[in-house]
Amino acid sequence: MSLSKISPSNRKAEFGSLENIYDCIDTRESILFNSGAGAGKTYALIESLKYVIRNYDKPLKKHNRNIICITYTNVATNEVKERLGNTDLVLISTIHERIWTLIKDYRRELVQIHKEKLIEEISSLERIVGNGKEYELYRKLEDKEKQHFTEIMIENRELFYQNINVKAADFRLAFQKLLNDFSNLLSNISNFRKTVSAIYKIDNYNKCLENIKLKKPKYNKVEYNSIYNSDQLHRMRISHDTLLDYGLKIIDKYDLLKQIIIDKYPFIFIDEYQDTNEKVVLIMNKLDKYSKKIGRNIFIGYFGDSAQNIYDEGVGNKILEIHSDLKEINKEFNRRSTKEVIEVINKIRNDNIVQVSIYDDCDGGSVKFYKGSSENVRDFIDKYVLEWQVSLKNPLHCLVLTNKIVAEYSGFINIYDVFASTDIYKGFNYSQLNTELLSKDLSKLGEVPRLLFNIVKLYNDVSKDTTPVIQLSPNEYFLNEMNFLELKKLIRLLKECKGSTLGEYIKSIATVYNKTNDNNFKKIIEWTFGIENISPESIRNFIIEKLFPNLLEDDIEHANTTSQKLLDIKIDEFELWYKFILDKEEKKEIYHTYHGTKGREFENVVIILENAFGRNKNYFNFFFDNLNNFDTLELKDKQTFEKIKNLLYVSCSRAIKNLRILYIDDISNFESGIKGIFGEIYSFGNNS
DNA sequence: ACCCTATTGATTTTT
DNA sequence: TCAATAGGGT
Repeated sequence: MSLSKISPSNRKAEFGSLENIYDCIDTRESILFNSGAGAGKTYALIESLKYVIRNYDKPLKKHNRNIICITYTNVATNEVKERLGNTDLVLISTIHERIWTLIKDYRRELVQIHKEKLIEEISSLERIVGNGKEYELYRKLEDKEKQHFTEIMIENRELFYQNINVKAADFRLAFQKLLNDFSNLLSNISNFRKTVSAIYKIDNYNKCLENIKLKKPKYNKVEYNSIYNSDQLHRMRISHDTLLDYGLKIIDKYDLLKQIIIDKYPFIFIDEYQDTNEKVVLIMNKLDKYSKKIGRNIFIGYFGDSAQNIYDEGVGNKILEIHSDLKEINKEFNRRSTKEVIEVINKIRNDNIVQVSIYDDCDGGSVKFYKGSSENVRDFIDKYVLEWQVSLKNPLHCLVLTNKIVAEYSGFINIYDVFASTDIYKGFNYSQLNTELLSKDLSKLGEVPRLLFNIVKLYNDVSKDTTPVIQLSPNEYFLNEMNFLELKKLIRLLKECKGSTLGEYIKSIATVYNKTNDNNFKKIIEWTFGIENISPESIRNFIIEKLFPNLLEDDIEHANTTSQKLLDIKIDEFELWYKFILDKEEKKEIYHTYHGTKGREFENVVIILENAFGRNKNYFNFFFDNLNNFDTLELKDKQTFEKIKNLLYVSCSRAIKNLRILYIDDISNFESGIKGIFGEIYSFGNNS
C-alpha cells in the first residue's frame, strides 16, 4: 500500500504548522491559512476547533459564548459536524444561515435598511430607463403618454407575464389592440419587455414603500429564505446576495451589534475563504477592527486556497486588500496524491506554494495527456474502466464541463431534455434547472422533481426487499400502529403496482388506489404524491400546472406532449437519476462537473477537456496559449487566465493515484503549453 | 451583396 | 446577459 508512511520529521513539520495556528489563537491574532489541494485543510480546521474547545471550554461556557464555524456549502457543514463530533460550543453552519440568525431579530433596523434599498433600487432603475438604449422609445414619449402607457401595462400585468416566453410575433399579436396608440414601442419586443419589466419593478417598489409606511401587516419584517434564488424585494423577501448586503449594512451601522457579536463569538473560523463573498470578508474586517478599537479580543481564522477560487463571487486573493493585518500561514504538504500527480498540479498553480507529499511512499501513480475527438470519449472511458480494473466500490470518476453532459453520460438525458423544454426552466430560468433537478441537496428539488423523486423512491424501495418498511411511511408512529397482517396486506398492494414507464407505474398505482379500501396504502400514496385525489389525470394536471404556469390556449398542445414525453420515460432512467442525486450510483464510472468536485478526492480520475466553456469558445485553449505571456495580458484577460487555471487546478488535484486527460479539440496551436505541464502528449483514437 | 436591427437560444457553481 | 443568426431594407 502506498501513501501510508509518514516520517517522524514530516510528522513534526506538519504539527509545526498546526502549532503556528494555535499560537495565533492564543494571542488572538487573526490568520489566513493557505494550503494547496489535498493538504488537509479541513483537518487543520478541525484540529484548530478542537484546540479552542480544549483550552477555552470553561471561560466560554461560563459567559455563554460560542465559537462560530462557517462553511461554504451545506455538504461541508455536515462534514465538519461529523468530523468534529457532538458539541454545542461550536456553531457550524453556512455563512447565510449564520448571518441570518445574527441579524433577524433586529426587525425594525432591517426594515429601515430595506426601505433604503428600495429607494436606491428605484433611483437606479430610473437612471437605467433614463439612459439605456433599450428604453429610448419609451423615453421619447410625452410625460402624459408615459403615464397612460404605464397605466395600461400595470392593468395588464397578467397578460404580460402569460406572454413572457412567447416568440416576438405572438407577443406583438397579443398586445397590438391594447397598444394601438403606442404601436411603435412594439417594434422591438426584447426592448419592450425590458422597459415594461422596469416599469413594473418601479411600481412594485413604490407600492411596497407605501405599505411599509402604512404599517400594513407583513410589511413590518424582512424575510430570508434559502430556497429562493432571487430577491422579491416588494414582498419583503431577500435572497442570498442581498442577505449578505443587509448583514454588512446593519453591522456597519450599529456599533452595539458589533459589540454583541464580538462579546458572544470571540472565535470565528471560515472554511474555503477563497469562494466566500467579499461582503463576508468586509463584515469580518469590521468586527476585527472594531474589537481592537474597544479593546476586546477576537480571533478570525480564514482557511482556504486562493488558487482554488472558482466562483466569480469569491474573494480569492483580494482578501488581503479587504482584511489587512492577517497573519499568513502556509502549509506545503500534500496528504492526498501520489508524487506524479503533485508534480503536475504544482506546475498548474505555478505560485509560491509548491507542494511535497507528506508520505515517504508517494510514488506509483501516473498522469497522461491525450489528444482525441468527441467521438472518442466513451472509448477512452471504457479503456480505463478496463485497464485500471475499477469496481463499483472504487469507480472511475469522470469530470466533464456541463450538467447536460453529466446527465447524458449518466444515462438520464431524456429527463434533462424534457425539463429543459418546459416553460419554467427554459430561457431566463434555465439556470434554475440545474438547481431544482440535479442538486444533491434534496431540499432544493423543484416541485415536479420532488414529486418524481418520491414516486421513484417508492418504486425503488418496494422493488428492493431489503428496504425496511418503516422507510416507506410518512411517520414511524403510523406504521408502529399496524399489526402484522395489515403490514403484509400493505406490502402486497404496493407490489401490485407495476409499470415500465413512469406513466404506466402511476396508472397502476391509481388503479390499485381506487380499488382498495386499505387506508394504510392510501395514506402512503397520498403522502408520496402530495395530493389527495389520485388519478393519472390529476397527476398529469399537477405536472402541467407546475411546469407550464400561465399556460395560454395555443401552448396547451406543447404542454401536453411535453408532459407525455416525461411520462413515457422508462422508470429505469428515473432510477439512474434518483441514484445520481442521492450520490448512490451503482456504476463503474461516475460523472461530475468540474465545479461539483470541489473538496472531494478520487483514486482514478479522467478529465474530458475542450476549448469552450459556457459562452466562451476559447477558454482552456486561451490558458495553454498564454502560459508564457501572462505578463503581457490585459487585466481582464489576466483574471480570465487565473479563473481557468484555478478550475484546471481544482479538477486535476482531485486525483489520488491516476489521472488521464482527453482533449477533444485540435491542440496543435498550443501543444508546447500543454507539454510544459503534462509532458508528453499521446494520441487516442484515429485522428493522430 | 451588404448593412443594420431584431430575434432567438445557450450557460458553471453555491447560498 | 450576450453572441450567433435570421430577416428586412437598400
